[in-house]
Amino acid sequence: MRTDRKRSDCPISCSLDIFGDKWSLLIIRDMMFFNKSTYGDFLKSAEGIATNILASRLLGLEESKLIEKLEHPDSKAKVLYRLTQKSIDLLPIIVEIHLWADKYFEIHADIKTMIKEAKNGKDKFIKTMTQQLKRQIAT
Amino acid sequence: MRTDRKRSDCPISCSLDIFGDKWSLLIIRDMMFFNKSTYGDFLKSAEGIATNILASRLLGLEESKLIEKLEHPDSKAKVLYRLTQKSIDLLPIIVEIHLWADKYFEIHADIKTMIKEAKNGKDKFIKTMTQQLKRQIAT
DNA sequence: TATTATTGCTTGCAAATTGCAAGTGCAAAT
DNA sequence: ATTTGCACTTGCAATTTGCAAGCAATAATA
Repeated sequence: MRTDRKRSDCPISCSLDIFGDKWSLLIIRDMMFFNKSTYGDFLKSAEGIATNILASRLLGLEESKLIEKLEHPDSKAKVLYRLTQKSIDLLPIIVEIHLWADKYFEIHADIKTMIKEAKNGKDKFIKTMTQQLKRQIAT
Repeated sequence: MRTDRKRSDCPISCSLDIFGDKWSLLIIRDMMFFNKSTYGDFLKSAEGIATNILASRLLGLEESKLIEKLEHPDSKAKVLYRLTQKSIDLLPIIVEIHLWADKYFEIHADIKTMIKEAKNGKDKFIKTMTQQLKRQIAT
């Protein structure tokens, strides 16, 4: 992935420099909502990311401090990827994307349940989920 | 721009299929916050989009119904690009991106003012700005 | 202990996308 | 009648993506 200089000082532009692509937020989604944490986990996702692209995205996310690479407790052959406070703070954005998508796409029933919960108590939902995710990274 | 089929049914994935790139949201930003509405306007933005990329993004946004192409009241040589309800509904996402960026980047003073306003009354800010944008597209 | 999986990548290569520069066609101004 | 402005299009090189195969380091199995 290109580790280019930023294109402007605009907050949107700076943000897109970090996660403005088709894959990065899907990896964050997998970690946030589906408890995925290994290279193999991410490869298995429905969208079918290519292995080299996954590697480059994981590197980019690590450089941007959105994820951390740790040794896996189960095995030395595995690598554990973990969210950071910086990526947990993306949750409000990701929730809003869900709400927008809910308005303009057909959403599968089980995800719709979560979206409804987020819609009927957005702040509560974000707060609760944030705390849960923070617990996971409490060293 | 590739008008591919969607990669999965995931709401995040579907959304990224539409605006998951480095440029699309910048065009929406220009229209929302800086009242830009013509091809030439977008070309002038700080990030320096290439003319062919701009053309392909405008086409993509139009196909996704995030913008509409209208005749410009001032001249037949000009084209007027306008937001739609669908893109106005992206405002909450864009606001949250601003808030995230505010936490992790240095933000220029004048934009910081707007961000503060959004932070101290998020719902109000979004509601007011949404109504203002809707007025612009009231036929 | 030797062999076979599993895991997390890397490498090679073709195809697609991006970025840059130049050009084109129509409308408007001079 | 000529020049300028506007919205693109085109050509081409460079970069990025996607697919398939390969590989080194554990870990599991015989």
